[in-house]
Amino acid sequence: MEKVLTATVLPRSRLGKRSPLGALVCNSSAEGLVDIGGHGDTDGVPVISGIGAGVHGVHRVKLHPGQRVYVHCGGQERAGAVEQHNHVDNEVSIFIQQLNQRVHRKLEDVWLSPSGVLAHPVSLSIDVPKRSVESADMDEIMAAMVLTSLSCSPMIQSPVHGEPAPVSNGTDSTGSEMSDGGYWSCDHGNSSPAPSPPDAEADRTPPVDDGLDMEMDQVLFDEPAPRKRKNSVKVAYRCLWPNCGKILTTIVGMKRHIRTLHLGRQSEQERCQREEDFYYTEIYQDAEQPAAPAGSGSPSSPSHQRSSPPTPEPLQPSPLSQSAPSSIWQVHSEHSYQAAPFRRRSVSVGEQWLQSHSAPSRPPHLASVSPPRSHCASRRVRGEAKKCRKVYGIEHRDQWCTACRWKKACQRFLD
DNA sequence: CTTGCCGGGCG
DNA sequence: CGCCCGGCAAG
Repeated sequence: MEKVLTATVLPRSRLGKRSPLGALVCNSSAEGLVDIGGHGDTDGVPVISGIGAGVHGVHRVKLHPGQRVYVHCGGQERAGAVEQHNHVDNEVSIFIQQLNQRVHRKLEDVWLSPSGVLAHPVSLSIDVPKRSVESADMDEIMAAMVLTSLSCSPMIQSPVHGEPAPVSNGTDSTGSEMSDGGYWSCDHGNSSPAPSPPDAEADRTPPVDDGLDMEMDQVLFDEPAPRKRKNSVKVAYRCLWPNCGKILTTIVGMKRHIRTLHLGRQSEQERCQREEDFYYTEIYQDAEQPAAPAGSGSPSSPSHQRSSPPTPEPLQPSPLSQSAPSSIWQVHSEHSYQAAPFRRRSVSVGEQWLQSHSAPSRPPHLASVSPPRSHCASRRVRGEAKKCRKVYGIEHRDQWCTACRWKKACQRFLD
């Protein structure tokens, strides 16, 4: 197997371990799913959040498009959904589902809760269970919050923060809370919302949907498939060192791999501890995927990775060696070692060593006829004495005794 | 987490 | 057989 080395081209800046994607998603969705804080209002009119808004008659409030309200229509009280609230003349356009028609009412004639004395039609009782509107609204808010947090990456759990910027591109303030339209789904799809939100929604809803769909699929179709990743997915770690791409199953192994193979020769003061962290990434393998089926000679399927490096520019295309096992791996979090493995390292030093060690690439070799021998109890007791590794440090590996270098029982510092 | 080293692969 | 390293287990 040929090892192509591109050791001279080395990336510079180190980025964080995780992709900023989540943060972006969160940012874009944090605004407007539900208007708890009353932000987004353009002229100081308080926004109804549903909390404590159960009184009849609505004054000096702002109604969300999609918000459920009650009006008298045809001699009866009807539940409807706000389509527009023009609070300049305080008129509210309301779509009444029952009548399939739209009505306009003065704000004063709009109720946030049913008056209660009238017998509700069946459909209404379905829509509005026997709870106070407050609690219903609270539930909705909670639901919205859940949605919000769902659409956010796990990274940030920040509360919906106020957004000083004027909302809604240009149109009147009515459009400002449009993003609610998606959420107040209890009311049919009402008239198309203002221009901006659909875009925003298109941006932020897919992740949510995907998540839900996935869960649904799992619930509905998967065999007793455990939902926990732990059960269905194997975790492994992939070395991000240029031309390495080694995949190991344990952090320990990976760290050591990086330390001994890649960081080992760096001058000691310059190498900061824990730097290994930046050179591997966590990946998952579907348990369903048969790992390297025996007999299939081809190490074909290139590791299947989902996320791309956070850095936009095309980082050196150096094909990470395909020493990866022939199973499907998915990168979970991304480090960008590309950033800077060699911040202060003089590039020329130790490169041959790097070369000679990169891309070990072992064939799968599955023969493994031998059963996993029960670990013979004769494992040597851990010695108390300091061993070469401790004494000389990784930096001076060349001073270790051979056994230590070979990871065998130390011969120099016997117990 | 770090460390020591067994088991096993490779040339 | 020399060399190397993944993974395990102890600490």
